[in-house]
Amino acid sequence: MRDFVKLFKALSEEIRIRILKVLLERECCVCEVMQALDISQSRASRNLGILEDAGLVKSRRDGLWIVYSVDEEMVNGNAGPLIQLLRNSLVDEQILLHDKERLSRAVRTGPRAIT
Amino acid sequence: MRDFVKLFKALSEEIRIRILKVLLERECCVCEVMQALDISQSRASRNLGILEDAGLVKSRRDGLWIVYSVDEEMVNGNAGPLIQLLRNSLVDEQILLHDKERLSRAVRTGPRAIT
DNA sequence: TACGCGTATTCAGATATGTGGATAAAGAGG
DNA sequence: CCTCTTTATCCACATATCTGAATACGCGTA
Repeated sequence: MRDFVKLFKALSEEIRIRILKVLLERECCVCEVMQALDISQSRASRNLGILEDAGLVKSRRDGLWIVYSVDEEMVNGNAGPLIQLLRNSLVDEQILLHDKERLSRAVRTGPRAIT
Repeated sequence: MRDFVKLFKALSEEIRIRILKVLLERECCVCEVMQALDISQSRASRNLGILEDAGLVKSRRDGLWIVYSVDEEMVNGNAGPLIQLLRNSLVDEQILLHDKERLSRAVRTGPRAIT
């Protein structure tokens, strides 16, 4: 029950749906999420953490970066139907297309280089 | 997008998951939800309204009562997978069993008769 | 070990959301 | 039309959540 609430709460903010949709395109480090959504480092990190805590996303270190990706192993759990739902939805949402476009130009360099 | 957020937000409170699970058992008027979950009239009505606004639930008048039920027609929409997920989950959750038990004794009489 | 880099967390303030109690609204039934 | 019942809404207050800016942290790397 607690997990359920946490799961739905994680998806109940637009910014996190945007992040998840970006991660469904490809795995990203925090600074790439910043660039794709054009948000602050603090905001990106915090909301990625919420998605991870809810079990929708996992992270691993890759050199200097921490890379986040949709936890496909969770497809068998409660998060499965939700991820499927998101994967098949909102294909023509303007903001998401914009995010995707910026994602294509995002580079794996830290926030210092960006700001 | 807005609808998505609204949908997830509707399910991001335990009280509303409990209400939805009760409605999956059978349709209820507000005062029956009050009895099943042992909550105030104000709280029951307000949260039922949130579920309805999110498109998970519909209502109709039946005599003195307003009867709420899971909107099965929504099964074809975004809410479909979510309703399915809830239907198949949390079967052994203690609170939900308790709710169900009280629901079985709930009667369609108003809040005046209860309090 | 010390430095540099990306990321996480803390902080204070703003906004949103939930609640019970009281009251308003809607409508059935006489 | 009047009354009574159920349900919706308003109110004030409490709590939760989000945010940017600053700072702490962890970890490669020299």
